Amino acid sequence: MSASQIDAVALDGAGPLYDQIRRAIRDLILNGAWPPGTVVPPEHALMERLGASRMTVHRALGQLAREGLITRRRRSGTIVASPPASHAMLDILSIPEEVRGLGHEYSYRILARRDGRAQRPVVALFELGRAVEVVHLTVLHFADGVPHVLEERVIHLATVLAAGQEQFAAMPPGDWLLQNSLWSQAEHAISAVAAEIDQAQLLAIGEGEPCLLVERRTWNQREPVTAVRLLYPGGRHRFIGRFGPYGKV
Amino acid sequence: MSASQIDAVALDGAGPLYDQIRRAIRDLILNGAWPPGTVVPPEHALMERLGASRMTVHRALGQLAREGLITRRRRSGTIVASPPASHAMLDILSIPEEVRGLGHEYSYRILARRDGRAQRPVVALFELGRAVEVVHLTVLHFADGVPHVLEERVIHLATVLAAGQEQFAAMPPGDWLLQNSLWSQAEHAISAVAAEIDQAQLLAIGEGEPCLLVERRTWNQREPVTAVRLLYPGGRHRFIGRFGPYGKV
DNA sequence: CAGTGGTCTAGACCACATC
DNA sequence: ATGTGGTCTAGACCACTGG
Repeated sequence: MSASQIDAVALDGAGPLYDQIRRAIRDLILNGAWPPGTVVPPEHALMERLGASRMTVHRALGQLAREGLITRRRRSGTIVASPPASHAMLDILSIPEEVRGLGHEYSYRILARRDGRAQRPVVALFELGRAVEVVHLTVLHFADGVPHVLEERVIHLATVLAAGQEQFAAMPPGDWLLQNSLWSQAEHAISAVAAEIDQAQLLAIGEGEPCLLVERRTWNQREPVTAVRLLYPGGRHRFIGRFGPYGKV
Repeated sequence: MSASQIDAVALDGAGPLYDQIRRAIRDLILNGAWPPGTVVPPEHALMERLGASRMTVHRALGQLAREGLITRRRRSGTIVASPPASHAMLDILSIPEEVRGLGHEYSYRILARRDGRAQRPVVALFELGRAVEVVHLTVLHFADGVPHVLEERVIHLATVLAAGQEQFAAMPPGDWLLQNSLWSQAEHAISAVAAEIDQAQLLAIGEGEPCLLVERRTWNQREPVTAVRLLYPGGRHRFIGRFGPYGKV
């Protein structure tokens, strides 16, 4: 906790005080100004800085903790949390974890890589804007040596500059992005499609067999980060989620 | 608000006071003791009844409001909310609404109904227990007269007694259940399958065409309520959800 | 106008984990 | 032992809205 860190907390005067505090700190985290592990000022320091009572500061921090942006422990204080690796319903964010969680050995192979301006089909597919600089990857993931899922990914270079130099030799691009980029929003779509001939060959299934197609696009503060299409051979895969009528359970 | 209603709020002495209050009221709602529309006692009444400060009562009620179980308005007070008709990701709870939302005219037809003890395949399929009394329905839903989704549903009679007398003439069973049963938990699974010959005929697609299979099972307080398999012709359907790394946005 | 919830304060006590 | 967060109280003022 440096002086500059607590000075960075600035209110905007809009809405309830506790919510101004919450948003101020949330923005510092999402902007990357307070990366994971950063020590958040203790409640009494924020009280002084902001002229708020402790209950009000506590309410703001408690909400951020419930949202998972920070973790709080007595005595040791509050730190910015690492974004959770997986989430709820469909967040197969890490394919290696998914495969190992199923009890299989994981491996992957980069089938193709093309850097440069996005081609027309990619632009349409991912709605990332016309002719922006991207890294375009095709990756095949294996479970016990058997094709598990076919990944086609576009990484927006302006947002994730380091991707241009990365070879993705140590880990597949999805995992690398988790460690080397920030995201604040994602959109998923799931559909069922028939495997096209080239996809079927790669996945070692028959042409036309049903596959689950998971498309995910992520942004950080309006800036596109990456878009990915994951093609899972049908039948072998299910996505499961549990809910209550009023929300997650 | 009758006296019996406020007397029904009982704490269990476990954990923080605000959480005891929250759980006490939540349970009354989920049990059906306080059905949707019930007037929840105002904060000052709960203060007196429970011997808690207003801030503590307010914290409990505020949390229930954020969870969507109650709605609160100044002056007019707090009432038990109606369970939301749709939810987050995959909750196509109402197929009529889904179809109309897409701009099509909705219709449906009950293809088959079989009441009585669950047959073996149904028992295995829905894991509802062996040889329990159920209503077993097959329903085809149409959008503009075109087959939209094929529904196979089992309703657990012990939990939803009225289903035995219901003809589902006014609305399909999913919508009827929303109005005539309570549920506290649901589980979804999504997968891609090839249409079998009889399914393909009903849906007016080719045999083997990819379909999105959505399976949902719901319970109320551990008791099974219903289980359903929805088969959507592939390609034509996508399920979309938006998230942030720390939760829904 | 009066009753309701929404917010905020000042202060207190406690639980917990590290020092 | 001390600093941190977790809870709770008593009281206050305000905003909204139905009678």
